[in-house]
Order: sequence, then C-alpha cells, then structure tokens
Amino acid sequence: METKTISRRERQKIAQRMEMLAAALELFSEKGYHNVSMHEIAAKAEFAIGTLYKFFSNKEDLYKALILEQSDRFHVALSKALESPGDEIEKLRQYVQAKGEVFRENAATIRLYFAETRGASLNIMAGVDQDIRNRREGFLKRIAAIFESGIRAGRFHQIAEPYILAVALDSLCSAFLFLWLENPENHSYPEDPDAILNILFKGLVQT
Amino acid sequence: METKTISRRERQKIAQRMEMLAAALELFSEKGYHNVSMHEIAAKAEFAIGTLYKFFSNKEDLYKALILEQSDRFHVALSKALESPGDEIEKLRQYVQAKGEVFRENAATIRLYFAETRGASLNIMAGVDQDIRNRREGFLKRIAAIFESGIRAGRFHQIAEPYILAVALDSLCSAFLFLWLENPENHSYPEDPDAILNILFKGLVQT
Amino acid sequence: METKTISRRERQKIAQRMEMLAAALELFSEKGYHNVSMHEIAAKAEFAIGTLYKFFSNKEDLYKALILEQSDRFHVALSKALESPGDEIEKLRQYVQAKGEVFRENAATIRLYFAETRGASLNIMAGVDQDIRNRREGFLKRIAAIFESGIRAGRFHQIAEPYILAVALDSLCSAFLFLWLENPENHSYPEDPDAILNILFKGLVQT
Amino acid sequence: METKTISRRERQKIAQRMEMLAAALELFSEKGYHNVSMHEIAAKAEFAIGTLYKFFSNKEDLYKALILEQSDRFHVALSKALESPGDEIEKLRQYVQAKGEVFRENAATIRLYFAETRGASLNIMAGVDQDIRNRREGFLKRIAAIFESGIRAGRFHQIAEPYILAVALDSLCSAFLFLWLENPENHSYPEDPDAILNILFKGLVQT
DNA sequence: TATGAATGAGCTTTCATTCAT
DNA sequence: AATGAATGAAAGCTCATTCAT
Repeated sequence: METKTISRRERQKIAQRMEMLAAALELFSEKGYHNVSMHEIAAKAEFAIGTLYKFFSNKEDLYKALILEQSDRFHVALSKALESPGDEIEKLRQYVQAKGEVFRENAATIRLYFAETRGASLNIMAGVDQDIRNRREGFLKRIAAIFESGIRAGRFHQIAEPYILAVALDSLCSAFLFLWLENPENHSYPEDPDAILNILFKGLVQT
Repeated sequence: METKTISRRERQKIAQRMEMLAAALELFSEKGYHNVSMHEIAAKAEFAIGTLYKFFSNKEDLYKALILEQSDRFHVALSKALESPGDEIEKLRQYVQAKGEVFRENAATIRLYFAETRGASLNIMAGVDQDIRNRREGFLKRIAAIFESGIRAGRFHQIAEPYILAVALDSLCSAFLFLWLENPENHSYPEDPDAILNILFKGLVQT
Repeated sequence: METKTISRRERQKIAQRMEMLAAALELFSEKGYHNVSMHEIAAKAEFAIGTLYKFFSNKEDLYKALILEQSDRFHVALSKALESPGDEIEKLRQYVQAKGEVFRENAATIRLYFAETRGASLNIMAGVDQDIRNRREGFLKRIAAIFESGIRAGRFHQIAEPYILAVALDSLCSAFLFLWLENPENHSYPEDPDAILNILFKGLVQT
Repeated sequence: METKTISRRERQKIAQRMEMLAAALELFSEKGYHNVSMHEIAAKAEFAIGTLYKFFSNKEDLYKALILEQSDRFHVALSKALESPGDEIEKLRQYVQAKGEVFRENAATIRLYFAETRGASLNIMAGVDQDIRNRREGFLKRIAAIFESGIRAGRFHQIAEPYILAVALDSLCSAFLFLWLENPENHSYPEDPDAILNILFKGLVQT
C-alpha cells in the first residue's frame, strides 16, 4: 500500500513534468528559447512558477531535459530501423523511412533544436549538444558499418569511405526534410524514402 | 587636400566599422546573439557604447549588417564559380571548390549564421533570413539549371529532378563542411572537391 | 478564513500601491516628471524596482494613475459642492470653498499637475491631460448653468455670457490658490471663500 | 577699422545667437523641453553642436536665455502700457490690451513657459523662474498701485485690497488668453480687452 | 574659431530566480 | 508541497557634454 501511494504520486509527478515539457516545447518552437519566459511556460502549463522550478532547477535545465527527452524518442525509433531484418539496402531504407517519420511527427522539436543549437555548441547548450552529437556520431558509425558490410558483400561500389557515405546519406535526409519543413506540400521525401536513396544509389554520370 | 582629408576620415570610419563588426562576429559566434551585450561588443572593439550606436542603430541592425556583409562575399565568390567557363561538370566542380574556400575562410560567420537563424525565421531575424534564403534559392535554381543542361546534353542521367539534384549537391557540401568545421584535421573535403562530387557522380549500387 | 486571507492580501496590495503613489507624488512634485527615475521612486517607496513594475506597467502609467486618482477625489468633492442645496450664490460659494479645501489638501499633486501638463498636451501626457481637460470643461459648463439660472432668476446682472463668468470664477479661484501655494501665510482665500466671490459679485466701477 | 571688424563679428554673433534661440523656441514649444535634444536644436539652427555649446554652456542655460529673452520683450511692452497717459481705467485697459497682443504674438513661448515651469519652481528652472516671478510681482505691484490710486481718486470701490485686485485682473487676462490659446476662433478677448475689464468693473450682483 | 566624433553616465524595462506563506 | 509576490542584476539605448582637429 505504501508503494502504491508513492507510485501514484510518482505517476502524478511524471504527468506534471510532461505537461510542463509540452508547454515549453510548444512555446520554444514557436518563439525561440530566448523569447519565452519561465512565467509564460508556467502559465501555459497551468502551474505556479515555483512549481516549475521544483521540477527544473533553471531555464537551461528545462531546455536540456526537453531536447534530451525528444532525442530519446528519436534514438529508439532510429535504432529499431537500423536493426531491422534484411540486407544492407533494406536497413538503409528503413533508416531513411524512420528518420522521415520521426521528423514529420516532431517538426516542432526539430525546429527548436536547429534554431537554438547548431553551432552554438560552444555556449550554454554545450552539454546537451555534446550528448546529441555523440548520439549522431553513434548512428553515423552504425550506418557506416552497414555500408562497409555492403561493400564487403559486393553489394556497393566503394565510391567513398563508409563513414563518408554515412554522412552523405544522413545529410541528404536532413536536407530534404528541411525542405519539407519549409514547404510541406511540394516535396516527396518523407512519404517516399526511395527518392533519396536513389540519388545516392544510382550512378549519376554516364559511363 | 580637402578630398584627402575626407577620404582619410572615411577610411577611418570604414576601419572602425570593420573593427566593430569583427568584435561582434567574434563574440556572437562564440556565445550566440542573445548572450552578447552591446556593452561587451563595444568593450571588445575598444569603443564607447555610444560610438557603437553611431554606427549601428541597434543590436539587430548590427547583426544584420554582419550577416549581410558576409553573405555578399559568399554571393560574389559563388556566382563567379557558377559562371566559370567549361562544361557542366567543370561548373559544378568550381562551385563545390568555391563553397569550400568561402566556408573555410569564414568559419566564424557561418557558425553564427547557423546558430541564430535556422528556424528562427519566426523571430527577430526574419528580415535577414529571408534575404539569405532568397539568395540560397537563387543559387539552387542556377545549379538546377546546370544539371538540367547537363541532362539535356546527355552528360547526366536523369536520376532525379534537377532542383532535387541541386539541393543534394549543396547539402552534401554543407554537411562535409560542417564536419570539417567540427574537426578540421580529419576531413578531406575543402581541399579536394572531387571527394564530394564523386559521391553524387559515381553510381553507388552495382549494376 | 479564505476570504479573510484574500482580503488581507488585497488590503496589503492597496497599501503598497498607495505607498508607491505617495513616493512618486513626492518626488515628481519636488523634481518634475522627467527628473525622477523609476529606481528613485522604488527606493523611496522601499520596494524593488521589479515590484514597482508589477503595479504600474511603465513610468507613464504610474504618472497617469497618480493624476487620475487625485483627479477623482477633486471630481467628487467639487461635484458634491455644486449639488449642494440653496440658491445660485450658495452653490457657487460651496464650489469656491470646496476647491479651496481640495487644493489645500493636495498641494503636491496640483504642483505636479501644473508642472507637467499645462501645454504639454502635445507630448506624452496627452491621454490624461485630455481626461482632466474634459472634467474641467464639465465643471465649467455646470458652473455656467448656475450663472445662467441666476441670471434668469434675476439674481445676477448679465455682465457676460455664463460660460465666460464660469471661467472667470474658476480662474480667480486658481489664481488665488496659487498665490497661497507660493506663500501660504499671506493670503486669505482658502479660508475665506467670500474674499473671491466678492470680487466678481460687487460692482467695482462707481455707478 | 579694428572696432568695425569687432562690431561686425559681434553683430554676426548676435545674429547666430538669435538663430539658435529661434530654433530652440520652435522645437521646445512644439515638443517640450525634455523631448528636444541639443543635437536637434543645433541641426535646426544649422550649426555644429560644438558651436551651440560655445554660445550656451548647457541645455538649461539655453532654456533660461530663451525664457529671459522673451520675458524682456513682454516686460517692455507691458511697462509701456502701464505708463500710458490717461486715468487709471485707461492704464488698465492699455495693460489688458498689451498683454493680449504680447500673448498672441508669442503663443509658442508662452506655451513653453507654462509647459515647463509652472510649479517646477523647485527644480531645474528655479533660477529663471524666480526671475520671471519677480517680474510678475513687479507688474502686480504697479497694477496694484493703479488700483490704489483709482480708489483714492474715488474712481473705484474698494471691493478688495489693491494687490488682490491686481492679481484678479492679471489672472483673468491669463485665463481668457489660455482659452484663446486652446481654441483661437471661439474667443473674443485678445481682440476686445473691454470684455475682460467689464467682468471686474461691472457689479455682478443686483443691488 | 568652428566642428562633430566620441564619450559614458544614467535611463527604462525585463525576467530568471528565491523564499515566506 | 505548492504558491506567486518580491527581488535586483543586467539589458538595450539616449543624449548632454567634451575636446582633438
């Protein structure tokens, strides 16, 4: 019974925390980190400012938690894609598809992350940013391994080092996703992952 | 003598302006727009705060001037590359090379631009940002035209629409340049433009 | 108990607001609107600057509140006087007396209002000023109506239009009150309203 | 020849000074003392800011000079009126008329003076203000003397002390002049001085 | 002598954070 | 435990004044 009471309280706490993060995400992604005040977030989440500070010791902490929480969801989705059964091509297709879905479902977070973090790795956000970079590095290495395996299996020409190919694939995804972010109607990618893969897969220059 | 006096003054003004912009660039790219105060910039440039405001009517104005000034230099360099003589492949090579050089020479500005602008088009920087986006759009269309011409000339397979190819090429450049930005020793790109072109040019998948 | 707590808080809020307004009034009337800083007011009222801004959203707002609050008190007192029972002469006597009392009790505010507002209707204070002017206009019309009624009743000679008489009476009051404001000992008016009325009432020129 | 050179220079200086004061008057009366910068005045007068400071050691000094200069002109005009030939009634009529003219011709100055000075006698303008007050006091005494003489001559009833009558007359003039200042079309006074004198002269209450 | 570039004290205002209730 | 009133450091910006030219 003790544990149940505690767990109910904890469940409530988690729910409150989520509401706060949701409010913060909405505001941050709409107006940018520096143009949102802690009072605004508290008001939107319908908590007192003091309560907000009970959960997050300062604004930066709240921001980091937000980014990390979202990053976790991405991590899970992308990891699952890379572990999908099938040959190298299938794995990459799954990855490209998963990235598209994750992106589409979390446009707000991504907008926020790119608005506030890119290049700002040297300042406030250093901590989060490093974490995110490390994760990206991890994915790049796993994708590189897939390319390497594909090359060894004779499935891919070795047109570049595997890590380079991984960066190329990932950045092509991001580029087209940003295109879609700016103008959701005009672009095919997130719906059709092969559109991207083809660019990398088909030889462009006549032979 | 009159003209000389005036020109000396004007030269001094330009020099002062440059010092201010340099100080601002250094601080902005190190700490981010919102974490740098006008006093800080003035102090770093060794001018009084009032003098800074004589040159730039407010903080946003200073930021815009900084970005636009750099953007002009990029524009000139990249335009020249796209107008170079030679076939489509040569033009693209020149572009990739020019982008690499410009990037390497202006790492700080680029860091700043990506730190503050991406997605922040909703806030303060809307004006500059639109300008920069328009320029990028212009380049993408010119690159797309080169791809189209190359396809018509039978030099390229039509593996995707020209505009898509343009986005792909440009974002591959950016991706590898950011890689280099983070870790200048380990990457070949800015020195060897063909490393990038090959990814797009050579067929990856076995045929 | 709930209500009592709330009412205690509200009472405290009102008390704080009054302290702030009192501090502001003292400083403004001593040094003039533009020569008093918000920090000064906060310090004099013994609040933090942020607390001051919780109550008044900016300096102008504080000033307007100050003037309007006082203006209300004048309005009430003078209106009551004009509605007093008795004939026209009695009503006017009541008005002159009430104006004297109100003036004497609020010398600081009046000093402030005349220091900052007169003719400055072109600047910041346009809003309040118009309000005050409208109120004055209202009183002048009510006084004019009394004169008119007195003339119709044969109690007054029609030596000028009623509105002109109203202006004359009101400005005589003000003139003597300013005299008293500058040198409180030497003048009889606020204590003896008939001193003023007589000037208007008794024929000056021999007939 | 020496003297002539000097006098030419001095004439020029006086002319420059007048241009500066004229520019300052226009700006001050339009926007109020605190809303006009020294740069604005210098620009309007078409002098360098440094030159302005050669003539007036600071902003307050410029303001005082402006008010005093205008005050001199009033002084001369009003003094002349009080010294006009004729009996007491004629002298007063001349005064009322002169005040009206002076007022009409110098509306800008008067607006300025009343906007910035009234009641602010305790702050910046203390010096000027005292000077102006002293002059007003002087006029009031001279007018009082006229009333006294008129009373002794049996021309006036002694309905109040002469000084009080002087204040009454002067403030009636001012009141109606302000009425005209706010709404130049609707009022007769500055054109018809008897309109005011009558209020004081004719008995109002039936006898 | 006239200039106007340069100065920096000081203003209004915001907002992350604390802590008594 | 939750609240939100109170805090005050620090920001952007203005403008009276100075002084080297």
